[in-house]
Amino acid sequence: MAEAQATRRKRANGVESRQRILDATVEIAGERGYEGTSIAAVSAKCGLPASSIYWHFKDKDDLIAAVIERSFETWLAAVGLPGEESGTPLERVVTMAGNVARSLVAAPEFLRLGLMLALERRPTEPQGRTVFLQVRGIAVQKITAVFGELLPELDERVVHTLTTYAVAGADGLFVQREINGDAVDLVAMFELHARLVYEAAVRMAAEDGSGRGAVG
Amino acid sequence: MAEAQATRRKRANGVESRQRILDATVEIAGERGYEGTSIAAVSAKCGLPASSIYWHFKDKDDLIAAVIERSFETWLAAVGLPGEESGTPLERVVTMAGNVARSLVAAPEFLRLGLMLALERRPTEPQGRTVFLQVRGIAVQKITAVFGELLPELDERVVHTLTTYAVAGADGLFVQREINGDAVDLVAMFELHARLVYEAAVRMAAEDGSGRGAVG
DNA sequence: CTCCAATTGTAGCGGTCGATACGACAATGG
DNA sequence: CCATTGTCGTATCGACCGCTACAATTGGAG
Repeated sequence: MAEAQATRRKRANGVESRQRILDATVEIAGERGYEGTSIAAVSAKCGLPASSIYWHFKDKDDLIAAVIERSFETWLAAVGLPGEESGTPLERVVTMAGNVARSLVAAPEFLRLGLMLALERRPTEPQGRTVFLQVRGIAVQKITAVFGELLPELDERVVHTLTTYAVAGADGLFVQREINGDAVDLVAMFELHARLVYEAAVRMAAEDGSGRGAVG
Repeated sequence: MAEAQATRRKRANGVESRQRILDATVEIAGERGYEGTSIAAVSAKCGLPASSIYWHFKDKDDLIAAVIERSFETWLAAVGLPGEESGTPLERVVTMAGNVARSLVAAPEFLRLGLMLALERRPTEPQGRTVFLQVRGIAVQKITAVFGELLPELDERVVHTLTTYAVAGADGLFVQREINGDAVDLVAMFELHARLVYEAAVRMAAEDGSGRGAVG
């Protein structure tokens, strides 16, 4: 067991090849989008022939979907476990937002490629788009859970609105950074966003039951 | 003037053909992105041969750029002139946000295609991406001007932060609607966004000079 | 009617696309 | 040592890509 994996040196090391292919694909797909990702370009970048790519993946669609899946896991690892943040609820929310921002700076491929796929509207939807929307849905549910936990008196509909707004802010700020580069301090903007959303949620919770759900 | 335009009935009406080509292109490009927009597909959709497309436009890049430009003008027309909204500054800001939201629902092609191009990072940047970022810069400057006009005591750096945040919210909410469809009430979300940003701006203006720029 | 310019139609160029067939070869189990 | 299995290299396939050449057709100007 000590040398079970090390014996495969030169060839037939499919695991590493699979990673090399995914590495090359995530780079090219993040640059050029779905259609712009050609098998030949991936092959040139990872140094493996096209036949190897088609041995590891069923077709191009499957390759892109696998890229989305792996980049999501990479991003999840970068976010880290929520941990037991200390302090006031506001401080904890701000800390969580900062962590998400840092993870998006460290591993932006997932959201960049995912948003590119999400904005497309093909007649036959690529599998990668479906995968992205699924894992994105998981993240949305987690945010919803945070709202329900921190402010249990909030109406379900209000929680949905707040979640939509929180996710939209994250997406939009990420896009801003992709466009303007390092000029955008993503961590600071995420923390600001968290503060504004949290304060709005607190006000909505206080107003709840008085007949109106609007803020202001 | 009764038959000035009607004389050109069957052929050689290049103006309408150009519009037909642009109509077909904006539809396909909004579905499939830059690389996915093939001349053959545009030709099939608009009913004109490829040679006509290349008579009206230099190449594919020029065609996409022209689409961006025209869809921007269409969107600007949908937004309408700012007009002299009445009421409090908050009410005016909320009204403006609602108008922008309605225009994005009526003419989403501009922002959808623009964001798709903006997220791409090709070695050689498409002309359409440059055009989008330019006209987007115009819109950003207008928002900056609104902040400076409504709250002149705000620091320039704070205005920049608020503008970034406001635009990010708009982008993100638009993306949410593109993903979730009519389940997202874009007008309501934009109005909520406007309220939160405006209130944050007012608080920042009040805190300005007291040493800290943070909110909360 | 003749001529010109604008526009469309037909045909095809070289190149790249996604995908496959098939053999070479390394490692493993027997 | 041999057969099997997993993986890579070579060589292609037909389809489609962006793009162009060039003739045909049209409407308007003279």
